[in-house]
Amino acid sequence: MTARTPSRREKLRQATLEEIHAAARRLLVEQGTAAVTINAVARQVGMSGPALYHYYAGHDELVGAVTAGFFRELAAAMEQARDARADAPAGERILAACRAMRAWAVAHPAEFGWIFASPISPPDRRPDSVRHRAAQRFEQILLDLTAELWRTHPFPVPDTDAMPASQREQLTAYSASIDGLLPPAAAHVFLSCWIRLYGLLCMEVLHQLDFAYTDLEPVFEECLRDLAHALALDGTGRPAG
Amino acid sequence: MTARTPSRREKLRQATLEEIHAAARRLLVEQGTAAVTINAVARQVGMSGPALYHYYAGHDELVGAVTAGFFRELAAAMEQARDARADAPAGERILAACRAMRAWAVAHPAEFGWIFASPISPPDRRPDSVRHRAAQRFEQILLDLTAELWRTHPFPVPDTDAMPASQREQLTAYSASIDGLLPPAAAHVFLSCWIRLYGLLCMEVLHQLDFAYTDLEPVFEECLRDLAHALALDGTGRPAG
DNA sequence: TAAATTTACTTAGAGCCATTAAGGAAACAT
DNA sequence: ATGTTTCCTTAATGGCTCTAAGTAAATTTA
Repeated sequence: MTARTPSRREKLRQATLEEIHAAARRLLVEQGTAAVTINAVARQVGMSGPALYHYYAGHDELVGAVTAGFFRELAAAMEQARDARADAPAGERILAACRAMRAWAVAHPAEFGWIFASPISPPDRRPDSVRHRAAQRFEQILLDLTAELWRTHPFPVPDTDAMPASQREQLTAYSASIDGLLPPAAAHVFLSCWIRLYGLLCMEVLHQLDFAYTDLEPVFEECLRDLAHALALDGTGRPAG
Repeated sequence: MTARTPSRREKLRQATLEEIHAAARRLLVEQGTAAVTINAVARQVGMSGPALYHYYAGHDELVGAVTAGFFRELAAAMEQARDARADAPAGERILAACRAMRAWAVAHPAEFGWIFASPISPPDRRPDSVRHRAAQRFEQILLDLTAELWRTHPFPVPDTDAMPASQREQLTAYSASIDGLLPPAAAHVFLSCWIRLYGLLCMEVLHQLDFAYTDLEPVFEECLRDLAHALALDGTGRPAG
């Protein structure tokens, strides 16, 4: 870390950055995605227009930074729920983190929707972008917990030999990309859980289920029960089909 | 139907509307969501700017109409797959329709993504909007097939008495809203399947799974196997937990 | 401490967009 | 043949992104 003296200038700059983020968020929450424009944000913080380019190279970068902030806040909420029961078994902390995830999403629907709905622009796909790194920390939380569970109370896994070769290869590559934290077969279970959990929240927040459900809390709890079963959190350790 | 004489004028208008849709779609596919502007579309069809307001009241309405077209095309693809095996059992037609759904999504990622990503603007939530009606026809396909399956080969359903009251009430309301096509307990099974299917496609198209999977076809087939099990398409008719 | 540089802004402006207004010319109905 | 409807035009307003050019203050350097 090179942060020796947070000089007066840097502190001011940091404060302005926070003000910018707060203004962008306020606009998002109060007036929707389209209202988060460079001009509108600048107006909110009391500077006019192009001044904002001294903080972000353009609209995309501003959006990416704000999104990264949301990811960090969401991750922090999940970490806090996880650490509140630091000595509980991994399975319990997984469920706590999942519930914290939905709680944050429900409490901050505009922000959570923004995370999805904002089409990930090409520059944000670079693995070193601010957005990408914040998203990864978020994704890592459940991955780490699942890996801990795998080490302490291994859950049943499917037979990768029965899978199509393409899938087996993808799982192997993914397992390698997470430094073998989970072997391919266990990674498959983790990804299945992730897809169901994240997919459900995605649909809830994007209002794709309004036609049937107004309150998805019981559906989410059902989903968690399925996950608990897949991860053998109920103690039964039968092998999976 | 009041369409007596499709007068010369009306035919021209219809042709222009199709040209507009094609231009909007081309812009979407080739340059992304943001490129579908009134001005750009008008330029593509050779008229300039405000002329397009004779066809659509504004940008939102144009977007809604184009989206409705996508829904119709998707629904048609699913209906075609369903009717290609008109005499097969309902379960088989369900799987065929689901595969057609993903096939269309994979073949037309920009269009399928547009269906989700475009935040449903308030006017489009009115149950009589063009978009809403097209979306409903799409959603109805699997609902109808599931209802047919329910009548001919009823699948196991959960006990609604074991659910939270809120969920039971929502399911009852939904069951009523579909004219009792499925009773609440069966509606629960249908919705669970819908959530898993649609959620998976949603995540795939929004690139939320790129970090692990590049080809989701095997994952989708896994999902279908789960659905087949939930709908007892494999013949086993055990009651559900 | 004085000069040079960096930083944080400003206004001006080009080029895009959505949308409204006003008007003209062709097609259609009577 | 006349009046109306339809389809399109240009003009104009005001918002947006972003670049350019310039100013004043803070900071660094000599």
